[in-house]
Amino acid sequence: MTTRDRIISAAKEEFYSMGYDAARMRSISERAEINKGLLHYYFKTKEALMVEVFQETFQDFFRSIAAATDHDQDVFEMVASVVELYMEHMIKNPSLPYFIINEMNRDPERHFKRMKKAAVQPPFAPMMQMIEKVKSNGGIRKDVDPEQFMINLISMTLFPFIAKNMLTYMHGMSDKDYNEFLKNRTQEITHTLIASLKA
Amino acid sequence: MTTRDRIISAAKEEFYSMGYDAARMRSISERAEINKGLLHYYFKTKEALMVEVFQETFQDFFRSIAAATDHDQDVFEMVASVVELYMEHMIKNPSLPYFIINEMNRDPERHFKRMKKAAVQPPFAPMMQMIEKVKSNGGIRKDVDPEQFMINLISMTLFPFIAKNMLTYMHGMSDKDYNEFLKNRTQEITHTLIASLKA
DNA sequence: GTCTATACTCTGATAGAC
DNA sequence: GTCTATCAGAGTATAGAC
Repeated sequence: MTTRDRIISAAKEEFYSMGYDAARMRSISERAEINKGLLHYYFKTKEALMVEVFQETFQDFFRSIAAATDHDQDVFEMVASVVELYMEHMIKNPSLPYFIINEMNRDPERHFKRMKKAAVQPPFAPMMQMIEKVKSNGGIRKDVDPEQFMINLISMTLFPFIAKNMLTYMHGMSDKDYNEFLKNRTQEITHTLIASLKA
Repeated sequence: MTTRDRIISAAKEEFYSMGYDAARMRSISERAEINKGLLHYYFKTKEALMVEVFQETFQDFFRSIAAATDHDQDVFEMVASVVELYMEHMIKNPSLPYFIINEMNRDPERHFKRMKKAAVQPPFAPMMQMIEKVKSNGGIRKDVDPEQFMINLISMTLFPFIAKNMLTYMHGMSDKDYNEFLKNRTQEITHTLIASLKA
């Protein structure tokens, strides 16, 4: 593992858990077990380091999600596999949604430009195209809006991770309760989405 | 309007739009049209000011939402009025969900304690009790989980406001598109939730 | 209560030796 | 490439006059 790799890895830990503003270059250098001087040698500014971390994170996310729609399946199976893969990825990386949304809110312009340049595209198109196709076939409700549907999907999937603290407080959940809740979540979301397609 | 009121009001603007870490005491004092010294005379620390702002915000939110469940209606009507009131409140205060979640993530312990002390309770109970009741009456699916249902509701309602920047990028929306999307959102969420209760 | 001036601390970034 | 030492700026908080 090169020094640069160790820095990126340390920066991910720090940025994911603290957010950009609360993250400290000092803390990142300690995590990477180097000194601040060397950190600035590799990345001239904190912002430059974040840009790198953000881009890597986002690309990994999109890549790992893409597999959900790359094989033959009907619309209901596709919904199930997209939700399942999203949930799996989030359970493995629970701080991801909050991190991404935070960054997008902090500096939308910068990240938009970078992502466009790298042609980073969200893997939503296959799901939405499938909805359109089946709609015209009469397989689902005639007035389904693919965009609203897609946003329902990601809302229900990501929100419990973004708002973990709020949810556990409001519903008086223990950590065990929360994990149990997550375990049932895939099934719940899939069911809700499919019901909304049918009637 | 007293000086204290002007400070609170200015602090809300600043904290809502910037978040705690990026908010500046200097900027708050300018918004309130006083100087920094006086600001610290009223609120000894930035943290103390935030505690006050957070508590007021949360209580206003809960109070304004409570009206959705305080009159006679069947379960489907109740779902519709809860979603409608939530959406109205969010459209009026679009930065609210992001602000609350940010704070909850920044310092859960502190806010939990404060809210418990003030007996701030989320207005979820009536909705969830209604679900339980109708479930035993056979009016809806037997295996609906009220907690999952409630979280579906707030996920779909709050997420578009938390993730506005992400959504507009991913779906290539203009501001006009986004507003159009929001206008249809109440109907969409209500439909989805009711479909999930029935089948 | 309100203001001006200032102390103190933290942090990102740089300079320069090895 | 890696380290030590240091700067410059920003930001919260305080002291003290009015």
